[in-house]
Amino acid sequence: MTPDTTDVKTDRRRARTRAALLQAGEALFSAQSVDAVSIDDIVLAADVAKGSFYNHFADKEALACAIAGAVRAEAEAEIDAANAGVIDPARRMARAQAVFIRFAVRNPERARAMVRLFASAPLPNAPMNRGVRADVAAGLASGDFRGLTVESGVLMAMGVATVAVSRLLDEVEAAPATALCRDLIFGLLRGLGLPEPAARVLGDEAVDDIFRETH
Amino acid sequence: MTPDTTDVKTDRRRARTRAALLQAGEALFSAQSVDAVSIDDIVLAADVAKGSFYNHFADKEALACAIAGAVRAEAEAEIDAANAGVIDPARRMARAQAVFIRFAVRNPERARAMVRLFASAPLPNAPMNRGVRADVAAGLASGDFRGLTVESGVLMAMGVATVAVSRLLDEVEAAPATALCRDLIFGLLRGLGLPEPAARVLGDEAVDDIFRETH
DNA sequence: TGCAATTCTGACTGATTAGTCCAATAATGA
DNA sequence: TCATTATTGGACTAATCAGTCAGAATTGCA
Repeated sequence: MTPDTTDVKTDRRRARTRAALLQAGEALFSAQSVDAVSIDDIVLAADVAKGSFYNHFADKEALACAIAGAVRAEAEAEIDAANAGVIDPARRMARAQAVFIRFAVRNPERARAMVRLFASAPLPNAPMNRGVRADVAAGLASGDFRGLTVESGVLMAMGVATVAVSRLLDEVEAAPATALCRDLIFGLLRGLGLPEPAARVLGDEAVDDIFRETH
Repeated sequence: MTPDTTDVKTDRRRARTRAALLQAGEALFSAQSVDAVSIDDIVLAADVAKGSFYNHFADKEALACAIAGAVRAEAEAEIDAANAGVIDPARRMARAQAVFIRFAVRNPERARAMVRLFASAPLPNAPMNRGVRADVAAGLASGDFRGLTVESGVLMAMGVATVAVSRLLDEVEAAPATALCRDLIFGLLRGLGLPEPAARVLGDEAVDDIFRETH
């Protein structure tokens, strides 16, 4: 009766199955729309029976949400890690952009799935953008950023990040990611009102630092 | 035999059914993904028989492409009309952004469909962005824009436009479109390197002019 | 009015799908 | 070792869907 005895150690079987479903969904959603992927496709790719799918998720949408949440959490964690201890709002902004782009370049499949799954409910004030909003607000308060509302600043940052990722996921990547990244972060910071030399320096610093970090 | 005799005046019946299908598809695609809309849904909404659908389009994708093309052409035409005779690249850019946003605000359904249908094959060098690219290149050549590549400039412009439209289609429109529009165009021009006072003036001018034009 | 050309119609088919259900299975605790 | 429990697997069903086709309807023309 005590569900604890079973729940506590019960199963890593369950966790394994769930992970397989998430991974299969990630791979499939990176290539096709949610509606175009059938649950049969998913369980086939995950090497799991159909009944098991419904044991973990109510339907396809639930799986898609779980995947979107997981990917977003992963990207968010990387950003938070890179910005731990960084106080200057403009520098935080630059680093966040660089990390986000790096994430997409390093995990193109996950990023593709993220883009697709956010196409449904994308921009508003998703938890992921709380950080962006806070940095924009702080930058405006400190005077680093000037001349626009928090709302507009957030939108610009999101627009640049979105467009950068979409561009870098278009395999036609003649341009190296870092060069584009430098330019876009520079342009974003300048657009937010940072003086030009500082915008260039912070953008380059962030790209150099973030893209060289672990490797 | 002479196909002309029939083709020339033959049918506005055909045109009517085609238009009905396009309109129905527009309405449905503005609310649901392409895969989520069935051909039965479309012919029901268009009040047309299923056979007629295949008389005009090979499949659902063909309809979606036709719709995307039509909407894009309409937006493009408005931009071209607003920029006829305007030479200054920065001013052209500002006006194009304002017109694009105005188009989305005035035709939310069409805009929603456009956003959804471009989510598939969005950014690269679609014909629509030729104009943007030309203006960015001209601005860089004239020295109005500074410090970044054409590619980056185009991406920034597209990012701002995309994010603005997405934001304004989120019915939670606490902010009036024009205020957001002013801010975003200002931020974009400043990001592209235009001196700050000019960016502000051009943005405000464009918004005032475009949003008051016909009404 | 009647003929010819073409589009429209909607019932039909074969295939696919989401979701159900219960017997087989594996893990745990005593 | 054995009983208990939850997970798993995959066959099954009912519904939906894309695409077809032969006849009806409409239009242009003589």
